[in-house]
Amino acid sequence: MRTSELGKARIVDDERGRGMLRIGEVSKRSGIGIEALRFYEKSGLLDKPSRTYSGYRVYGPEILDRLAFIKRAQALGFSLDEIRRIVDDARRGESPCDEVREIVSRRLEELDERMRELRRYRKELAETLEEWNKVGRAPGHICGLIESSHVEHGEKKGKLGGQRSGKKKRG
Amino acid sequence: MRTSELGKARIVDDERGRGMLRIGEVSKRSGIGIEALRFYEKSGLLDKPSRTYSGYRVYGPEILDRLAFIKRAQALGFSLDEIRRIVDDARRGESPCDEVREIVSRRLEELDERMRELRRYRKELAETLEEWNKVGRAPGHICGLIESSHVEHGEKKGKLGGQRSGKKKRG
DNA sequence: CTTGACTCTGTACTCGTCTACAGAGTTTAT
DNA sequence: ATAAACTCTGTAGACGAGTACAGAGTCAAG
Repeated sequence: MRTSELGKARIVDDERGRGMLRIGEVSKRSGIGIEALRFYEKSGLLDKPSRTYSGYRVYGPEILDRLAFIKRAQALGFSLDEIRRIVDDARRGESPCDEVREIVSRRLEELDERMRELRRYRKELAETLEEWNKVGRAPGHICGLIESSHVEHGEKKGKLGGQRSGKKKRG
Repeated sequence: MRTSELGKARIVDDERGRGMLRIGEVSKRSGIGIEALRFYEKSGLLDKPSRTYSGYRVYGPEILDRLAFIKRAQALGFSLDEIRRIVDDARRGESPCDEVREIVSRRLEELDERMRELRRYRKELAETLEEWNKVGRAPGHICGLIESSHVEHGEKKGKLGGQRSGKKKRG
């Protein structure tokens, strides 16, 4: 694999060296769309990859681990922003683990709080539904089902019903 | 309260009749921002209110119930779109309760699924954290904490960590 | 009559995570 | 040599639930 350093971007002559991949292949193997890969790069989640002379991105096989890392972290509830901070630390040679640990701890607390809310919320819903089955509809209202519920509705800081925004992954 | 019908919008001369409110007052009492009120109106959640001769919106006191209804429904996890459908039904004289009941049932199922996911997720996080405390960091990786976790990360259809997008309510 | 608070419309922007497209250049297979 | 498939950059759009602002008009108090 002959390479030549040129300022910042490594330019790779032979991309069939050892498992070198172009973006489409990376996309197929990782299950992450090409556009998303470029988006990750732009937002600093991925290092700028080497390029062929003609400008094509060329990735080493380790990109797949990195992407798996990202997906895993996402699945664990990290935002891309948090993941970026972690990756930045790693790039600077600092162990990001302290930061990760902090984030995870915070996430755990949030999670517990969220689950408490969800449980309350579920109880409300179920009770309301049941109650409605007994009572029937109250006239003069939009719907007794909702009006008769006793859910707290002043704060809304936790917004329970979110993320139903219907975003299907490709595939 | 003298009113005169003029096409569609009722024009109200005397807005100090019985508890008639202008938008700022409604905003203050309901805790919903003025812009949001206009946004609700535009999206069909609120009836077009009467206007003064000079074009100011004038609401009767029942608006507060309607807004409480909306907030309650939101707190129950209904999207504005769903709420609009419900309110539409009510406006057409149909009982929206069947629809509401359907939505609530569906929401309950989703909720159970989500809570299952959250529980799995919490378990992962907690175990991972603990494991990391024992093991220390693995060299050559970004962070063993995440890399050693076994969370499913192929599907992502449920996206567990969502809605932390930091949108504080005014107040 | 002026000042300040309120309201109007309409448009643009926010947040996060992408997706889609246009128009051009490159590589690969036939 | 040519066509298909791939890649590039850059910009725009999607989603949900609003917020922010500009520029104009209106209302109440001093």
